[in-house]
Amino acid sequence: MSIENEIAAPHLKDDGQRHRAADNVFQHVVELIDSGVLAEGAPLPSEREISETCAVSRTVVREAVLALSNKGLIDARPGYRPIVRKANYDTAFETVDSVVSRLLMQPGGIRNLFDTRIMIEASLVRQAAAEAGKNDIAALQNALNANEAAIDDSERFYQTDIAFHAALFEVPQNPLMPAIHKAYTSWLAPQWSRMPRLPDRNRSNFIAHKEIFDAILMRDPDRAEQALRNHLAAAWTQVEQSFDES
Amino acid sequence: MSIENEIAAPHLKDDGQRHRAADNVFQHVVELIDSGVLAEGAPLPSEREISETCAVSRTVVREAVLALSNKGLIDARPGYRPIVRKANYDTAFETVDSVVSRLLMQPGGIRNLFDTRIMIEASLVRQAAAEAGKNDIAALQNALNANEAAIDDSERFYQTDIAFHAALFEVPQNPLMPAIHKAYTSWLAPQWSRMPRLPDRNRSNFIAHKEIFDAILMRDPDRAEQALRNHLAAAWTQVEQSFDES
DNA sequence: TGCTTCGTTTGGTCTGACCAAAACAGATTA
DNA sequence: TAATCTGTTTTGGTCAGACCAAACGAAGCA
Repeated sequence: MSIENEIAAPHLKDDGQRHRAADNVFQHVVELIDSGVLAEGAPLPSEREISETCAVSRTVVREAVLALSNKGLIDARPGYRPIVRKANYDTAFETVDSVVSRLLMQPGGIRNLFDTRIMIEASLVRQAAAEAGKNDIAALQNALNANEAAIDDSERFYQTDIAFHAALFEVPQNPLMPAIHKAYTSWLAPQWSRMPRLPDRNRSNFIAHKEIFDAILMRDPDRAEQALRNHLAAAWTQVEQSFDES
Repeated sequence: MSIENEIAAPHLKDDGQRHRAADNVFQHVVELIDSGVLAEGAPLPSEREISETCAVSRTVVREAVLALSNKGLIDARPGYRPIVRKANYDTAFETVDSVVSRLLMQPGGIRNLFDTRIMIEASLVRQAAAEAGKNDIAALQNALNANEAAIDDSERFYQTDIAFHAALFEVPQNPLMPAIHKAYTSWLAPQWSRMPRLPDRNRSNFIAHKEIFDAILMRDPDRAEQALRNHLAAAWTQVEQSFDES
């Protein structure tokens, strides 16, 4: 109870940067995670314990834990012990969720997001048309079949629709892409859900999917891109209509 | 001092969801911002004041403020009054910064991110080639000129290089795109900065820029995309080399 | 073995206090 | 009058100790 007190010594204003004590605790926990002392899924030490080992008050520990939670490094459901969370690409998008939803509120926000999606997915289908392997084709075929089988069940159609696009995002075998797709669907879902589900719309959407797939099969990037753009443009029109109605 | 106490009443376990008191304060401040009571750039009420109006302790207010800060809704430099921050697309990317940097550490992380950039920018130059307006062309031409003029000044070349790509991201007139570009450059900058700056590399990079620009000028999407891909692939090779050396 | 029970741990909140830095207002000076 | 210095007040950052309710865990019971 003599050595470790240096840490708590509050008299020195650290060189250039402002360091709140919470930042140190934050860093400390991060290092625990990086060094493997705290494995993925493991619960953090209790707040009281951390406050002891870091020689700070529990207030500070709470701040650090909250920051950890907000940054998606740990999973802190209220009432439960915080759990160390593996840093994957999905969590990155989840942490921006609240900001994004605010951005989508402002005029044109949804359109802007949707446009980037068109952009990415256009590039995606081009690439798929150029270099999709057998497995990719098979996955797309399966997704397409499931989509066709669900034409009369709007709820299932919605799911298989998403799954078809998801299959596209799998083609580059880049773990970022599925995360991006997930983010798009979750952010744009509120707009989709207000659309009426009509079987003939399902049919036309399925046809659009099929055109994309066929173009990929024929290794025709231009046609694939065009089909994709038509498809998404049509989807946007439907969303806009449901906006006008409300 | 009688009515508002209902809020503080801690006896009822709210229906389904867990609500920490901090969430209420969080929400309260968010509404203050949305309703315009707190304009952009305005300082928040003091913690003590908020704790009074919300009938909670300062502890809770601090937690809420910290959460606001972590989500990028306010700008809370330590020691200063928190400032309401306009929700723009840049802040969205900034809030993921710490998570992303951790993701980039893991094997292949940088490559995966870089690949998505190639994807987006490929789509970008295609679009530019297809529908860039006079202003876009002029902006690109200016950026290209500045780039050429800086060939012998590696530091300035680096800046104009970024500026050229930035001009590309401006073409769609989608406010998300410049933010995306900014995020890419800031995340990939650490890799770039370790590269040796050689004038002949500058020259070849400039030539690559010129090829992209010329293809756009000739409204040739395929050539533009190919030039862009070659350019970025070469850039990646350079990065890889500097990796091997270290 | 499976389930209930009851003390313990732990997160969430509150109170009240202290310090140093920032903001402010007033006096002083150029 | 404008700029500067100075002292007071406000405010954020931190601490200590306390209470509650829910989660946890182990002992006890069926």
